Amino acid sequence: MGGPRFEPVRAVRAYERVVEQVEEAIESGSLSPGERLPSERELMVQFSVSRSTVREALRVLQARGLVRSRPGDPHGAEVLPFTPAALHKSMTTLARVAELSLAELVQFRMVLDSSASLLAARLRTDGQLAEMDAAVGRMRAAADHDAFVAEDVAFHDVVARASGNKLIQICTDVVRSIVLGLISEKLAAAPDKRALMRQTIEHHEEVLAAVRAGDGPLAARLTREAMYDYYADYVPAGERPALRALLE
Amino acid sequence: MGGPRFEPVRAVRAYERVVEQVEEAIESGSLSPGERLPSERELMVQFSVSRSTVREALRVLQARGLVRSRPGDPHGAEVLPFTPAALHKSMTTLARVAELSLAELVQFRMVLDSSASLLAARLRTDGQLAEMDAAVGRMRAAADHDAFVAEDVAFHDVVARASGNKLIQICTDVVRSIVLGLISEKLAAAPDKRALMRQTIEHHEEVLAAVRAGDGPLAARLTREAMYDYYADYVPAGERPALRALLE
DNA sequence: TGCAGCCTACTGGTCCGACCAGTGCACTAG
DNA sequence: CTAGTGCACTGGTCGGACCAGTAGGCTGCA
Repeated sequence: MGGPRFEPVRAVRAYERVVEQVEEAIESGSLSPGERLPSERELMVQFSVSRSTVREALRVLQARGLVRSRPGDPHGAEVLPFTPAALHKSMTTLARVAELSLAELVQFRMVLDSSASLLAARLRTDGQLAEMDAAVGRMRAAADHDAFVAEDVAFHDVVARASGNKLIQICTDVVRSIVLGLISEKLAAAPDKRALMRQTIEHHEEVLAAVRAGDGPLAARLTREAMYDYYADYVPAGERPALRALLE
Repeated sequence: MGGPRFEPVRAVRAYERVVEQVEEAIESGSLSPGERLPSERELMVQFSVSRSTVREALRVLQARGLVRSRPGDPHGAEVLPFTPAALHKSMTTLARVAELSLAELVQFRMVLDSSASLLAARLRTDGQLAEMDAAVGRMRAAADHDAFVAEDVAFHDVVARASGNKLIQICTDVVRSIVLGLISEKLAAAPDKRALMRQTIEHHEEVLAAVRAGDGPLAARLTREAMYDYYADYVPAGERPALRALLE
């Protein structure tokens, strides 16, 4: 405990310093979404580096979802409004490289979505309640299965929004799309879609009623159960107990 | 429904195709962690592109946490074992750009960590239980506050691991470090650290007892309460009700 | 005067060739 | 057999060049 703790002097590469500066400008708000970066040739003057270096920095910024460049655009790279695209990308990579199982993903959804329902039951506005109602209505009227799924997603999205927690909203969105991507082909081949759709609507109506009544714990429990019923068939039998552990 | 749906022909850039191929090789497992990519000069031959293009592709892959290159390394870029570093980076960016509040982050932790406790109570092994016990023991023996926090983290990490869900484990880890980063300076200036530490140890012992007894719901509730007690002071008073909404 | 169409200046994407500091390995000298 | 040295090669950076594409100003026609 004690002496001067020296930081290791990491050899910081030129393009990294460019990335840091631009990133800082964006995150601090001095560069807002929609605004433009100077052109690459202008940037290489401002940073006193070569164009290769500028371009490598821009590639990194682009990979992080902060910036987009179009060929021929005379205004330079565009600062993007925040999107969870980068988060989505790294979580998708995660799912493949870390070998996340469908069970783990579904379990994660059960946790997040049920918490969203819990919070939504307490914090939702009347407008959001109407939106949920409308989504369920559109689910009932959906012409085909794709439209049905789209409205299903819309419902969950309103609930997540009503939770008042942007992180929950973003993560449910990201994980949901990964899960749907994993089982979309199996889902398309499901034997009796009408029955599944009818049951799903019923579940959503129950959740909606609980949210309307302000009963958070009930809404959370119903959400977990609905999700289990919907996805359990696609999860290997050996991993289902882990899911049921969330059902009490 | 309807006629042939043509995909828009996006002008795919050369470096993107390089990224895709390498990414595919890594995610499919034909390129394992620890293995090396060919040198940049070799890659430009294999892909029939210039070195600039190869380098831009490598920058993207590096930003995604899939590879790392060191100057002078005669073996080429190294394929990295999975780390949540990329996820961490994009979530940190998220926290700044999407203006996530401390309240939202803490709320997210309350949700995830309490679910981890819930699952751990049912799924933990005896070895993991012993690890938790050891961590609490080391918390009690911690010489200074830094060591204390480190053991606190270790405890939560074992619990997350015991949940059996890698995604929960990774996300708790990422969000925890973001939260700690946000309040570390305030925490260091806390008036009475000994009292806080004593209370924290007490909370952890209660959670541990519930996990040991296999009482998931209790462990989950205690985890939420402990986290609220620990962080509420740093959250603006106006946002605390949203946190208390999780306490029933 | 108003608008359609062309022109130009500039953009990003890609390529090439060059230099440098650093690394690991093989070879050499002791 | 080991310690030390050189070399071949690496990634990082630079500069210059060409191309296809875009936007906006300009021209010329109606």
